[in-house]
Amino acid sequence: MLQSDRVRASIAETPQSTVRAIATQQSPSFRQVAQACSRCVMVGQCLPAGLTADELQRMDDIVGVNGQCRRGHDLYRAGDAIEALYAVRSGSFKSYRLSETGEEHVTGFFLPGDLLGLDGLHKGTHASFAVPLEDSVVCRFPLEKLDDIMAETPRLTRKMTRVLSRDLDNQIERARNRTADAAVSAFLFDLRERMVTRGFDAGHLNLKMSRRDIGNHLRLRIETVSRAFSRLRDQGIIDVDGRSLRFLDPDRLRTLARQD
Amino acid sequence: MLQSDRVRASIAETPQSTVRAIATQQSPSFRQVAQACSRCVMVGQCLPAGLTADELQRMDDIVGVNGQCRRGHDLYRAGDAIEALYAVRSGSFKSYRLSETGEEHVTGFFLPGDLLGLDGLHKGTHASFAVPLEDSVVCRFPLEKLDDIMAETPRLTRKMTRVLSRDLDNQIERARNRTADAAVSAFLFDLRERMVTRGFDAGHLNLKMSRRDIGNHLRLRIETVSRAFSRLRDQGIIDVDGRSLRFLDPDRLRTLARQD
DNA sequence: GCCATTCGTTGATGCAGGTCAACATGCCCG
DNA sequence: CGGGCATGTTGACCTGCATCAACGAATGGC
Repeated sequence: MLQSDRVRASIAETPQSTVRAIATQQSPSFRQVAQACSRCVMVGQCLPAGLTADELQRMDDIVGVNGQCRRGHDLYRAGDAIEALYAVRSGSFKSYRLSETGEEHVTGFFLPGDLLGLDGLHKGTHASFAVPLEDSVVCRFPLEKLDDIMAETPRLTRKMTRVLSRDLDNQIERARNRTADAAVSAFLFDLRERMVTRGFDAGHLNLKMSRRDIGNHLRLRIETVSRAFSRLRDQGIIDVDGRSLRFLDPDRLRTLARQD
Repeated sequence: MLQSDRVRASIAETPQSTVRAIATQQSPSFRQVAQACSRCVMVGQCLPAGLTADELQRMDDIVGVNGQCRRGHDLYRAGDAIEALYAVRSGSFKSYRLSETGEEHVTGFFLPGDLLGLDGLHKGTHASFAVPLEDSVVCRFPLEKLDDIMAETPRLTRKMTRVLSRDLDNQIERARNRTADAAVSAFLFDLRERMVTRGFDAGHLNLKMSRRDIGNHLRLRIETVSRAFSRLRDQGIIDVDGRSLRFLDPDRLRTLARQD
């Protein structure tokens, strides 16, 4: 295949604006750390999951530069040109959008192994803001290099397709019509499942996001979220004290989460 | 690249169940029609958009068999093994899911050029049902063949990535918190934009879906949808009579659609 | 340490949209 | 042509969540 005689198109439409150098685009809170996929405990949950040793080596080469993000400092902002996707290596993030009137809408929470930035690929600019909920580390996948590898690695292409499909599926599933209690139960149950998948303790977790973020994400007011938590506690399904959470009866939580 | 010495994995995880032959999997309402991407008026809106003549020829080869679907007869059902993606060639579809208690949830409406089945790729089984709202024609892209072409056609891979990203972005955007009137306005405005993009008359359209489907999709009751339509009519923004719809003031419709 | 600010909980009240009801229209089919 | 059924509209009332309010506890800056 001849590539040299035509303009290269990347996964995302590259905007005509000047592409800023990687070194200058990061906020001061983004510090470089050298790490590799092959030595990451999250590799099984992440984009490179299922790659051969050879392919993993290629991934190591492109994620050579990673970043430390300080709590509350945007990793990227809606409207920024997308130059890379990010995977959470440690810590956690929320993504959000702003309406024309400046209202915030929390669009998701991201745990280690999750990919950030997928919703902006089709435009070439980020569709959301991403901000760490605690000091976190991300792996940076420059789009151009990802594109190169994918052109030669169908396995990686398929993995990317599946990650996107899964996100789409989850978003659709989340759009179901449910009561406040069901929405909060589903949120907690999902969070638990994701922690378990990643090998964290299933019984207990510390919520990194505020009631406000949870409510915003679920389209509920903070008071409604608080009351839902209290009702779940009163029923002996969870034990909650502020952001410290214990799952007492996951089965009943699941049942509540699934009713319309 | 050596492919022969290892088991081929497709875009979707292929389930262990027997793969049914293409000829037997279609309902009686699915009749074959010979058509080609290169001669399709929707090629600009569809998966092959932007391909070179050579690449388009390859697409022609794999979509050689297309299908006619009769109104109300499922094209595929949630849980079915995914063997292909479908593009709407003419007509329209809705997709829906069933809750554990059998409640229907309408997850989307699809116009010519739209791709059906993307939300099931990660599991290897369809996540939703797809049903034509009128007699329709679809193009069938067998996953295995798509996978083959994508392995050699980075351009198609990128297009697929962008289609998935756009769907994800749209789903997230739809999840905003809005009043009933704003949700209905956004629904109508989006429908209009999609029709215009496809070269249909911008002034008038016939809704193919029922008020029930619209309400279900927007998480509103049918009475609430009806009242929202009436209010938009009373304000002179649309002219609506049953399923016949005329856009009188798209700008105000857009304004209503964008408020929180 | 102290004060300001954010965060979380709970109670009282209000309202957007759900629910129930009545009726009109169109369509299918005998 | 007429009965049955699905669809759509509108009115009256109800309810789940929002809103407003008050307060205690945690957090951060100096």
